[in-house]
Amino acid sequence: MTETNEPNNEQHLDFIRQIVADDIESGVNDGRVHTRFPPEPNGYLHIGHAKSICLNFGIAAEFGGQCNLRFDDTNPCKEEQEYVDSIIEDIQWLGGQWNGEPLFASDYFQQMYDWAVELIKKNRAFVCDLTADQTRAYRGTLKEQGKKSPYRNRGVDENLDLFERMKKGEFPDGTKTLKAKIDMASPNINLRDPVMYRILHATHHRTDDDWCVYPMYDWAHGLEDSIEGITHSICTLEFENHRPLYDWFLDALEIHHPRQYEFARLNLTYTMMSKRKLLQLVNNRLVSGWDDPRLPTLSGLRRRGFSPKSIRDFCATIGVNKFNSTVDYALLEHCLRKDLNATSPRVMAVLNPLKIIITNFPDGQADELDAVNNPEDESAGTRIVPFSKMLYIERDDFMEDPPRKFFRLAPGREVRLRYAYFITCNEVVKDDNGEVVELRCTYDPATRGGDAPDGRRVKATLHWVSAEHALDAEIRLYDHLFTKENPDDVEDGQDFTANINQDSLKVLGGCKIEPSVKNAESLRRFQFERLGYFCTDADSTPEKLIFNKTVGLRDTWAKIQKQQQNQQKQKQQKKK
RNA sequence: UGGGGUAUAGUGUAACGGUAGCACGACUGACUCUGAAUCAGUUAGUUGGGGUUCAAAUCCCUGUACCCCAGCCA
Repeated sequence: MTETNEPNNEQHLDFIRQIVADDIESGVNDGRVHTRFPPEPNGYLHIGHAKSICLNFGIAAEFGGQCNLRFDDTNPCKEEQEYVDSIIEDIQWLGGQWNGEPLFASDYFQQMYDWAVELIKKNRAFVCDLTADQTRAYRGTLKEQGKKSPYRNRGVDENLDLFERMKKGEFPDGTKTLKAKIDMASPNINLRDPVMYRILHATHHRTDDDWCVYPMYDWAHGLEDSIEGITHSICTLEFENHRPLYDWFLDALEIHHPRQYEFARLNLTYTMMSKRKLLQLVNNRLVSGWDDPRLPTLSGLRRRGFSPKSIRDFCATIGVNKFNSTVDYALLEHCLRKDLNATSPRVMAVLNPLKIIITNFPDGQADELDAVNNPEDESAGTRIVPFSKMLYIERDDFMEDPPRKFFRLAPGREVRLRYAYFITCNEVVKDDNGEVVELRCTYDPATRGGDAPDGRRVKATLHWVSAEHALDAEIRLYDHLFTKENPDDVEDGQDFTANINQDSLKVLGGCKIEPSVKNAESLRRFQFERLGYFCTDADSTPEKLIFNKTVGLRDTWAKIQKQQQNQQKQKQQKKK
């Protein structure tokens, strides 16, 4: 978890790491560091969780401590085993190494119950018969204090009896709760006699029907941390208001008292991180599933072709703070490209094939050329790519009437085919519609390998494949799932789905790829030269190759094209 | 006058009373068998107003803006 950002004395520590470092120095917890990552298994992990994972596992690794993986499974209505499994898989993929086995809050239900009984005996908790609506009314508002429940002064014995019968399932859902007896006049609403247990006749994914009462987050979470000997309990900003309650319970029980610290959750442009909304996208089939490559879920990013290292690097780069911010998606892409550039084998693939005939190349013959696998990594070696009379190049790499600054192929122009030969376009063949269907070119045999012995130069190098040898493939191109930087920026009456980008997925058939990728396993990453980074999709097979575009290469020509288009528009507007 | 938080280039972050720096983005240029990568450069900032100090992003006072809280969710 630390490989991308080894902390050292020179390096800046974020405010949480600073606290940890200070605690170690002053001997708090005997210098012990123990964090935890506590997901609720009610959805898939996303890149926002990655920030928390990198923080919690990272701190443990950097300071010689431990980090627990603990499922906060206190609400049986929303939680499922499928989510537990996916969360474990995603953390492992990211590189998080937890202490021992995965832990479950549900394993502590008995201990929590016993502690609740203890609070009742201390007259600091009571069974309340108010309904949910009544409880809300009694709670007061942000500006007005609440009223005490009429059940607040029940005797200890009666409370003990009722609580036990709640547990046994004698009362219907919603008829009774166990509440902490704190302060109905507190300006912090969380302290106005908060509910500790609710009655839920629900089947839990691990404890089955053992329990009819389930602990609330505020009651449960500190206890879980305490039981596990957590030292630093790190959570997101919205729990700041809950910290006094976290502390109140642990103080009341006089048990090990971890300290809670809050940091700002991650926001990313063009992305939506709410679990509820992600669930909505999945359930309403607006995406193909939790692992849709357009989603910010870890499973989606994995399928898209992201490397774990790039995500870790991203998390280290964005830092940790207490104020809300929205990170530019371009920064994520930068971290992605940085890693993929260093590690991805290069390969040639043509997305929109345009046929070329090398008129002076002998019929029925093939040449074999050496190509470098990764110029950033000499140890990656070389491979052979076949060349023959009929080739495909990218349609975008030819223009019959090229504008200024276009230095790819055009009639009469000479370019290089990467690792192969210089070719010159002599003839443009069109169909009845005037569409270019074929180019007839000549090659210079003296330029084999890509260099001209006479020292002459070309302005462009194109990728290509041999028609006879190329593999067919389906290629899926992705764009942002949302058209707006902030998907929640909508007109009145609309929700975020109004901002879904209808062009976020384009499926290209009939793409052509060099034969070396034939047996590429699932999720294998490549750079398609001059195009971008791609990986084999989970559904790809040697019989039907499918690639996902992870991210494009930076594209200066595309920028120039845009500028030229804008200039033309401006000229036209001036004429009008 | 409910409470709790937070404000540094377009974006994300450093500077812990002593030269406001880094990264991303954008823009130049060099190099190039990927219009990639790499390299060099340009651009642009302390929420407003007072105060303390030789010196303030940092300390004090006072405005402003934004975020969170009224689930028997987490």
